[in-house]
Amino acid sequence: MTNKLLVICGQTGTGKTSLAIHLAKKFDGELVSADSRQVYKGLDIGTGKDLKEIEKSKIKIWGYDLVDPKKNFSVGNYIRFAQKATLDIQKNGKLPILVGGTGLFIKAVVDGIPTAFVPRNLKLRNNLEEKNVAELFEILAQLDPIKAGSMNISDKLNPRRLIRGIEIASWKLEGKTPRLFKKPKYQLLEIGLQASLENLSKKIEKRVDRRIGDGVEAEIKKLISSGISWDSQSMTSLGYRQWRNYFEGRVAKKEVIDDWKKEELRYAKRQLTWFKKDARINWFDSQDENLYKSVEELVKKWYP
RNA sequence: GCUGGGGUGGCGGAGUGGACAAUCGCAUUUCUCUGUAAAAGAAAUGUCCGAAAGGGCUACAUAGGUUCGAAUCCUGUCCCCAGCA
Repeated sequence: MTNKLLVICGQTGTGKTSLAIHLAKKFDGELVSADSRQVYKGLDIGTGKDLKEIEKSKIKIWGYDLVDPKKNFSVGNYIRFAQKATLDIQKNGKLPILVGGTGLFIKAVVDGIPTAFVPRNLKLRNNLEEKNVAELFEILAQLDPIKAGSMNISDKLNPRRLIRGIEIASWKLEGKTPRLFKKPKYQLLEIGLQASLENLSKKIEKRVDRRIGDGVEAEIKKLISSGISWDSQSMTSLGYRQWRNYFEGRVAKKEVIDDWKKEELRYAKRQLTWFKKDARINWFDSQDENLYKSVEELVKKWYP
């Protein structure tokens, strides 16, 4: 049984899934989606699930439709899912291909997150909700001075991070025995896809238009009428939250679309900021004519 | 034409004699990241020198004026909006 894991990451709209499918065929692999939004059932068009392409290819993809869109989903949930999925694939003698644009999810699988087993504490979070960042920091500094001291300026002012920090610190103080953290042991090959800003913005524009043509509006209408709140985590997704003002009669559809395209491009930039820090990634230009061939060669050397 | 209100940075919009290169929001850029990550957060953003601290220069329609000092007061000009004709 192999312990190899092929990772395909990079910016949105660079054709990661298509490349992954291609490689899956060549190397007898299965895909594991590393996408924080495609885990939701019913969020199909807007999150860009490539259902048709996948069906046609007969390649199996794991990681779509894991939860109800009313539920929250976290990296912790993802780790559990992804570890099992990759293991199952490997046991079947196939190559797992982790493909997606959610940097934290990929990191979680590839490097692990030691504190990921600490569950969220809703009561605590509710109590802390009203506090300002200075107060939150003070609390954290009392509970775990080392953690507090190690935070950078940005994170010290980030309520979400501070609250999570407090959550972990108080969990430890409760004297529960932490699960032993085992760093994942994969033999990795990471492929990154990127595109020029100009190219990316064209692609994003086209893709958003296509999704609108495919009926995102109806998809969202259905989700809302089935009782999913605009405030739920799933609906904070790009291409979903933008519609709220439209459905509630505050803006025109054109504004929604423009906003969506703009946000999508900004997201792509943020993704690059994240992925560029991982030195293991072998970068390719998504426009490169010989992209598939070059990637194939690289994979072949690593997975003969 | 008359009367009243107004013209501020890429945009919206504060400021109404000194603490103003100008609150704030948006936008843009760069960045942070160990259970919300398509999330959340930070910094920079007139211009020039500087790594920074800091300093120079030019700016609040436009031209003058008053004043030690003007985005702020006065006058002319141009433009916009509302009411009346």
